[in-house]
Amino acid sequence: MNLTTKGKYAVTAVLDLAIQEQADVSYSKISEVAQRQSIPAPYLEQIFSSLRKAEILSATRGPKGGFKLSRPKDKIMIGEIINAVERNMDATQCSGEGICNSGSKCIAHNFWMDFNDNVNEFLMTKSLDDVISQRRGSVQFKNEVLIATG
Amino acid sequence: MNLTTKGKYAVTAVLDLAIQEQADVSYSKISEVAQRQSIPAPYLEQIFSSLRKAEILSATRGPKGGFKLSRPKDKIMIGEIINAVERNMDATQCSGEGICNSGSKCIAHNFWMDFNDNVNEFLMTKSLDDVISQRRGSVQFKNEVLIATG
DNA sequence: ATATTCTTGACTAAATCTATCAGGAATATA
DNA sequence: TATATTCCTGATAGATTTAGTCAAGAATAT
Repeated sequence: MNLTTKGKYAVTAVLDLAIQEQADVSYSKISEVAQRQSIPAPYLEQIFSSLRKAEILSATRGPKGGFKLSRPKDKIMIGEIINAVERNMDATQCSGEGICNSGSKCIAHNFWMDFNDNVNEFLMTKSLDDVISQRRGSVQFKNEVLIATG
Repeated sequence: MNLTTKGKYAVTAVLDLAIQEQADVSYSKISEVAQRQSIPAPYLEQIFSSLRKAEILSATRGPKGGFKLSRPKDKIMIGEIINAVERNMDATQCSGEGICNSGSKCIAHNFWMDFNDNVNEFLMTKSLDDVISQRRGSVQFKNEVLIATG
């Protein structure tokens, strides 16, 4: 599993756009977002390019141009953002193919599948809106944990 | 966050030892485990060395020597194994220090802390015994998914 | 003694990450 | 139309990390 600077920058930058939207700013320039969030601008260019292709952001060129969210902020999930820019969020050795030990499933295969489910569940149920409104998953998930282990 | 081949090999190899223990084999040689689980033996040497230092495994040298679990298999958690061999399982950019944007918390900081909590909770509540007995998190977590998305 | 097995540390090739850079295309405005 | 602005694309490159090898040594059973 991979969660690198690229994916983290992506989440931060899209959250920035969501906050701008809340303040009635429609388009933000790469350079502005980069400066506000301490992200190298040319790197953010690459990242926004992927996010636009994934239809998470939309862009217009020229003066007054820039990027904005392509959907309402409660309809964009953190997991989508990460999937758009990260290479591999799968925890199995075999990319889920079940060939991790001489063509068959290794003894940890099902465990990693469960782990994948857990991570994806977490990331795919947290919207931009949830994160910036502090209505995060923590409470909900901590209760679940208590029930499961207690 | 980092979850590499090394950590996955570690989990697989320790599960192998747990299964051997169930079959009343006390010590297993590195070469045996390596062959059964398709892990490069010299690499596994490194990995077992870390696991012994973390007091997850114990070892004896010489003929009939090898490695075994240092505790009952329901007292060894998958998360311990991973922490013993992986460099960094923290998802924040700042290793939790809260200095991810010009010395302060970035807007995604708390989210990544929640993510850490979720992952650690998952990994620290699954024992070797849970995994090999198929009493895994799957059912529990898959139900949660249905409720959350359905 | 001897064979066996772990122990330690150094080393390396390949892959990946983290950017940078340059030139081009589209757009707003005067 | 001219110009400045901003995104768009692809190439490139240094640093870091990963994944794995290797060799020499120490402990132990027989």
